[in-house]
Amino acid sequence: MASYSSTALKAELNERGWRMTPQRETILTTFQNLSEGMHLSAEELCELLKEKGENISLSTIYRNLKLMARMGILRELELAEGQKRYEINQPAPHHHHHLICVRCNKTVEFKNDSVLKVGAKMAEKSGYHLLDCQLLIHAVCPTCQRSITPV
Amino acid sequence: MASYSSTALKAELNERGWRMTPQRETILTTFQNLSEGMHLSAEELCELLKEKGENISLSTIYRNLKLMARMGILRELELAEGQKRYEINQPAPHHHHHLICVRCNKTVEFKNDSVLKVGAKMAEKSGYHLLDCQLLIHAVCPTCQRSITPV
DNA sequence: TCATTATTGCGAATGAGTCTCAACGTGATC
DNA sequence: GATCACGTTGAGACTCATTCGCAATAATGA
Repeated sequence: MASYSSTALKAELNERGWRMTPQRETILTTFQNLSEGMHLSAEELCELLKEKGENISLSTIYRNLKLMARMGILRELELAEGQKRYEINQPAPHHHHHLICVRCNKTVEFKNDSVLKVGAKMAEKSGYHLLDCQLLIHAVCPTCQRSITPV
Repeated sequence: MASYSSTALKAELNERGWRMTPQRETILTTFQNLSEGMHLSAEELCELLKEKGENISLSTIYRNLKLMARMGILRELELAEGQKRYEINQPAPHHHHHLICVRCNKTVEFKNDSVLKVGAKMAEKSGYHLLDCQLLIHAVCPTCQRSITPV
């Protein structure tokens, strides 16, 4: 857990002329304490925090999810149509990919270091600074293959 | 080109109780005639067809892009924030992945068969019917790394 | 402690994508 | 090849995730 401390976040923010805020710390630690493979949409995060008595406005949540994804702290996932979900971006042993049923959105997570290596090599080769690398597999799950309901 | 004929599309549609329409044929052949690595959003496709004198309503375009993606004929890509783009889904020698700058959206395409194999194997192992397999790399391009503009 | 200015929260605005429904056209049947 | 059932289209209204604008607030560096 906690592969990225709030102290490190503060340092990185300040380095770029930005500021650490209680809201940012709350968001970071919330994602760090999520169980592995768990991800949240902006709305869900807002609800979760409300339940814990820590209200953060939806605008602020949207702004910071985007910011932290662009810093490489969070991964932005599109597992279901119509809304983005976020999870903490973890290094090699915990890093994983997603296999998604396009009909029912059932998702299987899997790990594969060779894919991660391909991604890292490709980014380096092109002079890009790597933030996230995800193999996204769209498919039809066994249940949906059997169902009559088409597409 | 034309890895998927409109006759084959008609057959597959009819098999499921659906119908071939001139609009569907137009959309399919438009994507087939696009140069490699070119992709279109719904709006762009609508404009392109309008220029060619073939008007298809935006609703119909949205409906069919989604349908054809779920049939595995098109790939759905999210290369820039806020809108989906589509390209023809081609097999092994033409199949490719994307490296994207999260700041300026500059995109590099690359091929890697081993990644495709990992995807196919994972889908099979879980009993899923594979539709598309894309390695999505989010990164910061050399130009944006140098620019002052943050995140 | 103070000044600067990034950040927050609220509500309004945006816009990609979906829905509704009447008119139309495809494909199966005879 | 005429008919019928029903899937599809087009137009516009609508949805809702996300962004924007702005005044109030609060981190940071001096």
